[in-house]
Amino acid sequence: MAYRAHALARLKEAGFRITTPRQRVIDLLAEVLEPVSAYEIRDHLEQRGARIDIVSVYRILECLEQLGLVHRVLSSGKVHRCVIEAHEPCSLPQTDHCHHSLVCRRCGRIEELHCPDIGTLLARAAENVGFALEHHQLELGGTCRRCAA
Amino acid sequence: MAYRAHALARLKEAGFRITTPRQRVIDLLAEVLEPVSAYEIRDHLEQRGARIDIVSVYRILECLEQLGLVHRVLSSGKVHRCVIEAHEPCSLPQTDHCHHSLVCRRCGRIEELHCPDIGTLLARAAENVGFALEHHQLELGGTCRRCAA
DNA sequence: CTATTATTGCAACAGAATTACAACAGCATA
DNA sequence: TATGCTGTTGTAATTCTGTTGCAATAATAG
Repeated sequence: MAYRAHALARLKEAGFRITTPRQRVIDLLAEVLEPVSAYEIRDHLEQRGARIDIVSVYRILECLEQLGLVHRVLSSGKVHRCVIEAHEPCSLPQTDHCHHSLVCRRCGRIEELHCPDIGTLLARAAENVGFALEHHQLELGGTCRRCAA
Repeated sequence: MAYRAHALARLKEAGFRITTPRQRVIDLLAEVLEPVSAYEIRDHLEQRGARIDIVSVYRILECLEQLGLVHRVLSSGKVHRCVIEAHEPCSLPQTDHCHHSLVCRRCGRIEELHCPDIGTLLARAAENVGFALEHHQLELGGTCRRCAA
């Protein structure tokens, strides 16, 4: 769990204060690892007895995002929910930050597509235009095997 | 504009009724071609003197989505807006349905990445798991050339 | 330990999307 | 062409997400 230390250091060097709510959000993100919405973060924390206002969650996430400690993940299907993913230090494998969702437009089911080649292809394409790629999200729409039958 | 006829036929064969609001939405989508939100659809139609309730727009879009006549596009950056894209008959070029956005996490700017290889790579990967790919959306996060300097 | 000020929490608000229900209109039938 | 069934629409109200203004609080420097 180097994430906590990394995040706190980033905060400090950027002139932000190390507050209790911020530490709680950081710890939760580092523990959960999967994308969570602002409201899910608040609920998780309150279940543990740590009250936090939803407004603070939004502001903390915004701050963490600016510092590159967190990034927004597009929620598949239901579009109007904002989800977040912890952004580990660059030493960690890149694949952790990538999501490839297969969304069937008929039954609505979502599966994950495993395709490591995509990462390298995208990294190269992005590099060509001077873009330093850190993560990517991919949503594939179509018809799944079951519904096609 | 084969889309209108195609859409109406799909509706009919699925047992849906051909109503005035549905035709208006279909015509608008076929004309605009780019992703539009439910509220934008309503506003566009009302500007032309055709009053339609926002609730109906949502229901019509849901219906069209089920039939594969429309699909949702993830809005980059601001996540809580729902956008739609017309789904042309399969004869049209696949590239129309694909979006590759480069989102800089520092300055927030969004550019389009042109990379035709991705489509074929994805189609093959999806095919391997029995998924018939119809469209895809890709969001690339990282640091753009300007902010990296 | 104290003072400064960033940060939090509260309250109110704005916008997106959904639900319940009565009125309406498409379509099959006569 | 008229008529009745029922799928659809529109209205109103509600839920959920996200934002803004402001007073109270707490983190950090000195």
